Amino acid sequence: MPELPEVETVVRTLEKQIGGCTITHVHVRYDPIIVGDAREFEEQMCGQTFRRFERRGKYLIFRMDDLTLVSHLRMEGKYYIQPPSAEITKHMHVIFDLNNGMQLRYNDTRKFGRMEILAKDKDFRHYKDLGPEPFDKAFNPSYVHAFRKGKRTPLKSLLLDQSFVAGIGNIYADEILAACHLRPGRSCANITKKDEEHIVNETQRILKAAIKAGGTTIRSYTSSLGVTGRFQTSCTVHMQKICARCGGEIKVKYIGGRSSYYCPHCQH
DNA sequence: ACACTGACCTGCGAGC
DNA sequence: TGCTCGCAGGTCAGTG
Repeated sequence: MPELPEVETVVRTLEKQIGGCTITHVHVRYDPIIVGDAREFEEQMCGQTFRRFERRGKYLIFRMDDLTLVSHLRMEGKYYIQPPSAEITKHMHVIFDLNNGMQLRYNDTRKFGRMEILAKDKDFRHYKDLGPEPFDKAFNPSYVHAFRKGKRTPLKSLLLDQSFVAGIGNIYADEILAACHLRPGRSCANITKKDEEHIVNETQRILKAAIKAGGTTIRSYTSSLGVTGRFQTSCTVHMQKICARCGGEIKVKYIGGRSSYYCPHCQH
């Protein structure tokens, strides 16, 4: 499932592949993907050119001539660039015809993803109560301290809270906490100043490494597959059985409505 | 204000 | 073999 590093990779790949392309026709095949009226969406997107590509948290942002298109891939959303002759499968919900003869196709098995048209100059700094970007200087140890003040929520839930920091999902939350030697179920009320520093540093280090790896993986894809949000990461705890550090058994616990993987020996 | 739960979806694997 | 059931996950509305 795409988290910040995957979304970043998708944005950069699409920028290279369809930057400057103009949409000549749009067909929405499953209306609920579109926030607002799907027919109006088709009409408004027609004739628009992909000008700039941005990301905010897990949201993809396409700056067009007269509007901004925001897209969230949720769990399984993927963009493909294919010729019109390629088979349209049952999970391809939005088809954009491009002026270079190709089609941009939005594929989403679970139909969870969403697309929305917003104003051309929409400011995303305060979009949907999203917290700071992990690489922004606003995400620092004293911010972590101020945010967690008065809260007793588990650290896992804190990292998944998009208003705390934008872009972290279930996989990276587990990986960040493993790197910090902190258990996912531990209350955010009783961590130290050192822990706050670790959370910031490890979040940035792990996401940076993942973006680098994501880029590498995407480049190895054949062009016919287009762009996907999928990428193989070398997880130390998530979905693992044995801890890479101590060789002990990895435990799975349901925390904050998510399955959370951790090493009871290395994380306290 | 905070914390937790269920709904949205479909595919897949486990268990019977 | 074929069925049912639970799980996976990001976000948001709803509830306590």
